[in-house]
Amino acid sequence: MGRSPCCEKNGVKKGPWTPEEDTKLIQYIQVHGPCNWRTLPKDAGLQRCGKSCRLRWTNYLRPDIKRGRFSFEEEETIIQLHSVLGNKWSTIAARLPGRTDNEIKNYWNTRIRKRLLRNGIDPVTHAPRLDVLDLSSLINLPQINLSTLLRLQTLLNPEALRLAASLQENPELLLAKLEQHQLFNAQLQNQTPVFQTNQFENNFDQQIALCNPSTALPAATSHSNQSCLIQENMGQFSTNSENLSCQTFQDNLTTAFESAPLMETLCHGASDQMKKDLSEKKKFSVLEQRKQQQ
DNA sequence: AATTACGTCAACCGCTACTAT
DNA sequence: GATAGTAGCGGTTGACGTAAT
Repeated sequence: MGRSPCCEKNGVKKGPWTPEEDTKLIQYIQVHGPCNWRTLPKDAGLQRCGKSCRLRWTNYLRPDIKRGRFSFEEEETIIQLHSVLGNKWSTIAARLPGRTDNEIKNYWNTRIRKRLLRNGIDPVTHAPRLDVLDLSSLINLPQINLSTLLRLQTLLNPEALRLAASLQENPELLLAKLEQHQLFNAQLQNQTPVFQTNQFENNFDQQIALCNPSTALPAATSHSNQSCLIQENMGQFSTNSENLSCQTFQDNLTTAFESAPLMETLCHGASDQMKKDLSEKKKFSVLEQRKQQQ
């Protein structure tokens, strides 16, 4: 059934809105409220169709619209809700005060979706994309045995990969954490901290155990809401958790960081850029340290 | 400086769901 | 129940700005 579009009439303007048109629409709605979009354009003196007016109001002119970049928490909420609701943008928008469905949809399509794809995560199912996993290279590794392979099932956890993705998104944080870890170990052993590129690539089986999401990662991801604080404070963890001490959380997150090379192996799409970033950062860091020592 | 490629986002289009008659 | 009108949703487009070459 349906009916012909309301914009077929001649004389109806399309395209970007002018400030004058915005003013007319705002003034009309302030007096009469956003009702009867069909008659509104005529009553407000606008050469637009009602649909266009409604869209302009709901997506741009509404006074309660929040402008500017999406916060880390908002992004987390969008990803979580999308994993449950799919492309129900209006439902997702209802959970994010001040954000419109159009804005969230655009943000998803231009940023989040691409990032997930880049990190080997299917943006529809939120699961790892098997087509980008180079499983044959894993099977050929001498360190892989049956028990290791069985444990991969739990390793290929969307949450774990999502955490890896978010870590990759912030290489500065990753580097800072690695440096902190190095420094701490060096202080303990009273030796100069120097990065060893393959430090974390040894003892593969042990890393698998460390990386098991049923142990370390849930603890780390359960603190995802605090990640913005982590970003801001570079390792200064804020915690009011009743279950985990600050130190435990740091340990868990360190585990997650140290597991990154393993994630690299598993997330084919993510690995190259991550390796490059880390390699550059490490080189820079070592040079800086040497400068300071001199 | 000019051109091309890419990213962003406001706005449009087509469709469906809901409501009134 | 059938039909028509309306609001709203999600996919897509195209203009614009910026970065890369």
